[in-house]
Amino acid sequence: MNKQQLNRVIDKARHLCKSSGTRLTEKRRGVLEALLVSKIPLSAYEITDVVNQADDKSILAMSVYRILEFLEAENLVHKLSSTNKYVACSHIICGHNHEIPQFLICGECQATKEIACGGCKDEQEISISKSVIDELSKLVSKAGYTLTNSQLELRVLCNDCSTSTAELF
Amino acid sequence: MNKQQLNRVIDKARHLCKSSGTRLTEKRRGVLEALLVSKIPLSAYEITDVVNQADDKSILAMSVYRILEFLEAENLVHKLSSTNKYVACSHIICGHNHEIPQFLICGECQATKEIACGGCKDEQEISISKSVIDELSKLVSKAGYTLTNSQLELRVLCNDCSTSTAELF
DNA sequence: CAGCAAATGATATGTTATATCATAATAATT
DNA sequence: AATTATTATGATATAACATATCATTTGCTG
Repeated sequence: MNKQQLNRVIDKARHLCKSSGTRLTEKRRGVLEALLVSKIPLSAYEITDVVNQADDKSILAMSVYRILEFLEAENLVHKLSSTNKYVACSHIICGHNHEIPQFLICGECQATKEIACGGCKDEQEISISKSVIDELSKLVSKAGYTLTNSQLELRVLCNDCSTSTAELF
Repeated sequence: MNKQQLNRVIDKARHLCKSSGTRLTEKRRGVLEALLVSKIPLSAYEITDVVNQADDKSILAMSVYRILEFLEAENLVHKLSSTNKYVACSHIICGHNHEIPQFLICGECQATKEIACGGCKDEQEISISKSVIDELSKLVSKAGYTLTNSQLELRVLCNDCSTSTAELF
């Protein structure tokens, strides 16, 4: 993500906060930016380090946790519960809703692709996402349960890692 | 699970260990038993407490971690990465394979139902499990990735909790 | 029973996360 | 603009989850 794209996303995030009666403070912007820039999910303490190096200012891990909580509530950040790491939402600009975010996490390089439901212009993403949820919902119902809020975190091999693995043969 | 069933499962576990050239020691049995008896997933430290109370002997949390690692390797226990808790495998007796275990975790009471792939006599379980994996695999492929080892942990409302919630209306 | 391998004890430390009270920054009200 | 209230962050402590390492004990094997 280049500087210009970054600024567009940050601006959008700022507006979303305003709309919900909150503020994207400098510290919050710093945490969000660290995640937007990172190619892989980061732990709260990793974010702390990144922000402290980047800004030449200091932030406490405690504050990072609070800020992550805030950003999650604003749907600007998601937590990956399988790894205890955090990612910036990939759909801040396109205005996805965030009912059931889904993640494809590369087991090799940790690169993580988010697929969210609804609202996005990327038709393929929508169709994948919707059918996954529909299918799972159906199957869970058949087992006699009600699917509530299932964020999916699927362990995959990404294209890059799949290619480099193949090269070994 | 009653005492008799418990003993059958423990015996089976002991044999499985023997088959793989390992031993189900007393400490290991204690940890497995704690999980088999518990209605909900337990953390390593919770297991430590349970074992220490039940056996009137002492076990260290460190040992519990080591034992959990062992029991996982033997497919007698699974870790829920979304909650950092552990459950006994539900399919020790029936000899399921354990390629992609899947869990339905009640968000209310934490009761957790395991659905594993293949080998089980419960036809409904098989069909749910297989179709879930097939569907997910297909969809992930369509997105250009390769599904590797995706243990699914789905947040659901179980029958009991669903009923008691309904009673509020 | 001697020697080896496997299991567990004991201790230290690393990592992830929450609780709480103090202070600073911002917004709202007069 | 000054006062007050609200929100955000600082600072510190502590809890919860997890791994590393070396010592000791237990059980197997010749």
